[in-house]
Amino acid sequence: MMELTRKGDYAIRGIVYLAGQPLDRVSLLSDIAAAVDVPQTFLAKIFQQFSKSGIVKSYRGTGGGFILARPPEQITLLEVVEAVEGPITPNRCVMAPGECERDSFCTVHPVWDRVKRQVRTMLAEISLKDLTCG
Amino acid sequence: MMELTRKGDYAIRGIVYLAGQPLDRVSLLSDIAAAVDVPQTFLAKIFQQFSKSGIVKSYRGTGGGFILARPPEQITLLEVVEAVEGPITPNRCVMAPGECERDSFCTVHPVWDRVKRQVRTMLAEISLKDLTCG
DNA sequence: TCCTAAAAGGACTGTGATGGTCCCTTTATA
DNA sequence: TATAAAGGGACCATCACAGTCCTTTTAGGA
Repeated sequence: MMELTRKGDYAIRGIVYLAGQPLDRVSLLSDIAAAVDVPQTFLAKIFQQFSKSGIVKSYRGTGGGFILARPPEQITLLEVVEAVEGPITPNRCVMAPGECERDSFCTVHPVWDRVKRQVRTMLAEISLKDLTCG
Repeated sequence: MMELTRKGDYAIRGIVYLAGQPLDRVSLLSDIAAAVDVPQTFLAKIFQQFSKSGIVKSYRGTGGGFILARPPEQITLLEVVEAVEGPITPNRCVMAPGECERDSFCTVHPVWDRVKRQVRTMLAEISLKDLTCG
């Protein structure tokens, strides 16, 4: 259980690469894809999600490409993961109150809630700066 | 990400129900399935896995059924979840050393390792006794 | 203004995991 | 020996995942 999908894996690779570039340098998708060894068309979808989430800024046309929307120390691993994988929810119960009819008498509920918060906290403590070698 | 499958959910329901029964009482699969509202044929598979993992003991034939293999305070939620879902591995990297070719230079690696250990610890701290109302 | 470079976005597809069902076998009891 | 139960194998439908492909939009440059 709890496995990151390939998409999430690719997403992290791509964004970490971008964070490792000079911050004012606009990177081509094709360059990123080649550098981190991910199919370009697939990575395109991922970066579209980043763009919508406000993690990267994109520029179209000649000389276009991607750039981090904020400095690396202000982007957390949690943000990156949730941008492409959706919210972290160990169990459907945890999602929204009332979503689970067993809600009121489900003793396992609070356990998943703790797990969820702990994991989110751990991921939120890591920034892209921590993940680049420089 | 990190979502428990339906199988894991059912597994927990079933085993918690069993832990809530008198400990010397052999429960029929059909009773358990009805009580926790899970298709009996599916729950059968789950309890077979429990049986192999040594979480429950099974008896065949007339008067047969299932019973916890150990007292509820000695069975952890971690055991139950891993019995049916397999090991908790947030990222393929974390599995075995060398499994990931990016291993040596993957800065994200240690993060997933921490997440994995934290989650396992939290689940290992909860026993079936904690999950039954009595 | 046209051509070209790039991202945006929609539609489509193969594959594998999930969530089951069905049926036969084995084991035990009465 | 009939019956009650779990064990186990085979099968199947659906859906998410992991991509591909093609068209559209946006922007620069000649």
